[in-house]
Amino acid sequence: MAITNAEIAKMFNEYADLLEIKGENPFKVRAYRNAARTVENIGKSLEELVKEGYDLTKLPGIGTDLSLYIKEIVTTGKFSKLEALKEEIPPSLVEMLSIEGLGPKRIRTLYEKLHIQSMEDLRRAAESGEILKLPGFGPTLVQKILKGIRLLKKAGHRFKWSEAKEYVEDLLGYLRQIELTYLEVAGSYRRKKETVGDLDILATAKDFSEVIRHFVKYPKIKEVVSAGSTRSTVILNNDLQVDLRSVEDESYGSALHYFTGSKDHNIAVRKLAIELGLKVNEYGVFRGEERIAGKTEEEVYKAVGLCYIEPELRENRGEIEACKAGKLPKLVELGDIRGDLHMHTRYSDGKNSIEEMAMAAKELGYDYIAITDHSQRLTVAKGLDEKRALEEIEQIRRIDEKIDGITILAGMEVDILEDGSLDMSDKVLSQLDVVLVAVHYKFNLSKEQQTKRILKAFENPYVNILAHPTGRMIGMREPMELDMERILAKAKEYNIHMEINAQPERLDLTDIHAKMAKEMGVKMAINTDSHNLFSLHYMEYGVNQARRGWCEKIDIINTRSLKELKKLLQR
DNA sequence: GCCGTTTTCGGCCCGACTGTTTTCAGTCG
Repeated sequence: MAITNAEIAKMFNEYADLLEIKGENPFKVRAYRNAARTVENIGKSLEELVKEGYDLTKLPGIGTDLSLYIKEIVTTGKFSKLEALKEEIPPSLVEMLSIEGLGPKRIRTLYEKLHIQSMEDLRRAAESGEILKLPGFGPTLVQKILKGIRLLKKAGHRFKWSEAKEYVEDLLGYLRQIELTYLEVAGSYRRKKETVGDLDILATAKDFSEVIRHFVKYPKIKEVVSAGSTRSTVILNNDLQVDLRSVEDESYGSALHYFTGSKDHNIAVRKLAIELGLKVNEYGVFRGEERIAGKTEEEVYKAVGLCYIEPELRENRGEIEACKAGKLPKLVELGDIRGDLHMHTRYSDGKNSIEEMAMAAKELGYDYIAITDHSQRLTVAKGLDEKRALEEIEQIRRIDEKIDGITILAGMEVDILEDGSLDMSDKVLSQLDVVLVAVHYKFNLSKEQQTKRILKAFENPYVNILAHPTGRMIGMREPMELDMERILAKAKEYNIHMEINAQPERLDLTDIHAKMAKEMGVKMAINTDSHNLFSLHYMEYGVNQARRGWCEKIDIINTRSLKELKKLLQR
């Protein structure tokens, strides 16, 4: 049974949680969390690496012990130290960490003094007043715990970046009603992460207490959690948490850097600072008492010997080393995109006509689009059989002739059948300008079978792009199990491109896989997979993901002129 | 538990806010 990196990371994180409740050395706890982070980000399957005999201690944060544990997990599927610790500390306590106000220390106290082991125990002890008798537990905290228990089922919800954007725009509009010097959303939103857990907003103003007073009166607030002199936290009606913070103007850059994160990136930057005898915090870069930088982010980076690093890269995935080596990518931008190579029309499950899609794309300033309706197996989507496919190709050619200012390419999104064969004859494929292939059913094949299925599809000489490669849907469907490295290697060999699907719940390839593709020399296409003309603007989300994956203009085929694109579509 | 041309031992990022205290621990980001 194959074990994924995500599963290994989860074990390390759970182990760290239990260690923390146990009261272990906090640095040991951190070591496990760092290792979990490395495991999540590595891209390559640890199982494969172990099989190849790769020296795991070469990975950051993995030393002799953790490399042995990884080997154990990969070969046995179990982490014996975790199993043992679960015997000692009830794993149900971990769940309580997600209650606001309860951390490892208090949970430990509750367990040791009152033998509380379950949510139900906790609720009973809170209601009976038993908890009140414990030192350090007052009435406010008890109320907070009770509320936390009620909210728990909603906890952990993350908002898609596209959703968060709508709330951000409304809230920023409201905040701008009063005079501000600076206003910017930091956090994972600024890093363009595919989902965001909360919003971190940074603002400066002459009178910040007035900003806080205004902020907590925002009409869409459900609850004001805290309101101090420099920061305030509220929960919106939709359960999105928003933190508003402020600093003096001369600290704006360091505060923006600090609140943008990621945490791992910040820690790495602080370590650099320490090596230089400096201290970095949200107020600036300090040598002793003296502030030597802080007004802008550029200043902060410069003070620690780095160049400016784009927010999308700040995940401690090598950006600091790349910067030192002068090898930071110049990230692709929305304005670089010259066409969209994946969209549907009424021929299959789209809502608009070929002509309507083309006109809308022309409005966006594109040079070309590809119409890529579904093939017949996807009956729910009115997939095309050979006859209708030929009919649509003819239509596309006719409309392309008629419309000036944009080229309409004839394409198709062809299903990859279970055995890896394609759901359309070569006769039709040979007439298309661009052929996308995709998996739409049987997502749960074994890793080996699924990988072979896709590699088999690559054998067909007409295939150009693998659409939404893993099939994942954020919060709804897990990615298929795939040997991405083998797929990318084959794609490179055959001149097949990977899609970065821009649908906000797909964003597939992920950032990590996009970076891996780039490193392996595989090119990508950022496509909206639009089913109506309004979703053509999803391109922004795809570009965000590509930027997080370190992609430059050159890595993305639909930044090319039509002529160059056509060359890249030759097998 | 990890890491290292200042170190194989002794470090490991840093500060705000809250609630419970009477000077601070715990939590959070």
